[in-house]
Amino acid sequence: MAHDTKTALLDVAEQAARRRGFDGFSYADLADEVGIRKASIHYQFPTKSDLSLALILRYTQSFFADLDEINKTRTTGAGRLDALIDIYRDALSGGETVCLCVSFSAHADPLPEAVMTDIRSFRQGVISWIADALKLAQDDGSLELNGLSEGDAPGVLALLEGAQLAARAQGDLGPYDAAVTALRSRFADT
Amino acid sequence: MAHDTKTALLDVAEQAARRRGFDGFSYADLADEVGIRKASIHYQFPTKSDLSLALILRYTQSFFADLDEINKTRTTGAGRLDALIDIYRDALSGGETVCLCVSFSAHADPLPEAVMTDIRSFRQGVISWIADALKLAQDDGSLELNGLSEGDAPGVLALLEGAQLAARAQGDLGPYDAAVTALRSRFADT
DNA sequence: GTCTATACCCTGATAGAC
DNA sequence: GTCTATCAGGGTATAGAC
Repeated sequence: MAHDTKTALLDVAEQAARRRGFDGFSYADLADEVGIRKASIHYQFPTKSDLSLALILRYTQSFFADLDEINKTRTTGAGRLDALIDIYRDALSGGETVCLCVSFSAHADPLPEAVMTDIRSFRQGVISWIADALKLAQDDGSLELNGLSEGDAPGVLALLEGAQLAARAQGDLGPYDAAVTALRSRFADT
Repeated sequence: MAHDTKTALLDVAEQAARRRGFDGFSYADLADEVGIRKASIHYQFPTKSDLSLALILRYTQSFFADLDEINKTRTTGAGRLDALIDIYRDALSGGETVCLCVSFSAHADPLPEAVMTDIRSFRQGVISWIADALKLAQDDGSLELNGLSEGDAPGVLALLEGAQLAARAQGDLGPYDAAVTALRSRFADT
């Protein structure tokens, strides 16, 4: 079953990349975990460069599907931001991984240029989504006075990704919660 | 001249680690750049693990020396924070590197536990320094009303490190400046 | 301190049988 | 699609001459 193998490979590769970085795992590692021979991986992903592209593509689609889901279930700006904070928190796996965007951004050099192009548009999409949520929050009054405005969207994303780094260094969720607590305290209604 | 060789090795190793990650460069790379044979590097740093420890040690000393220098030359809380934002900005090398703490935090897994212990105390020290600056800013009125308080120190560090990730992904300083502009605009006096 | 030479393992990748 | 077998290259590290 080719499709299942491919999915399984993407699953373990994504976990490995988020834990140890993209050049922190090998085809041999994937082979061990998935239970096939490493030569067989080249059938699904001829080069590791192909694998990196498949990873960021799937990650982008999945992530923005999650954002769409938030927009359907949360109606206030603060509520949407609160859900986003939870997504970045869940991506930590208790402090053992960061999200794929953080992993790829930190060590961009070994990655194909096409991957970095995808990363940049991923980032722009997230910032736009945050900006929309901030604007909504301004209108619906779900942010405390002296609240944030649309222009703060890049800062919000930086806060979430930086909070991931702190938690990853510590190995637990404490530093993440400490870094985002000030932001969360501004939510009048979630 | 052993000392000069050692310093040169630390210099190029630090740059490489900040650009490509700690397992993104080899002794062969260092040998090429410094102009000695790779076997000679093992005289200075028997294992790569030793090298990682030397890197974080030197980085910590140098960084906190810089913070001390800021405390001598900048008298307001906002002025000190502004100088810190500049330090993290300079560490980007125009978007081609991140600071060593970000690099090591993002992919903590392959690093010796001793290095991660150092990283954690490094982080705690920076957060304490930021908390002091925030407290001073409260007292000297150099932060706009509805300003930040001591408890926001972890969030400030997360913002600066996350802003580095954004700039690194983009390859230029634009995203860094965009992420910190809201913080900087709160400074009444720098 | 730095060199040459080398050991040994792991890496991504390919060829060809089944 | 997955296998066995194999390759060339690069990784950390060591031994011993100078």
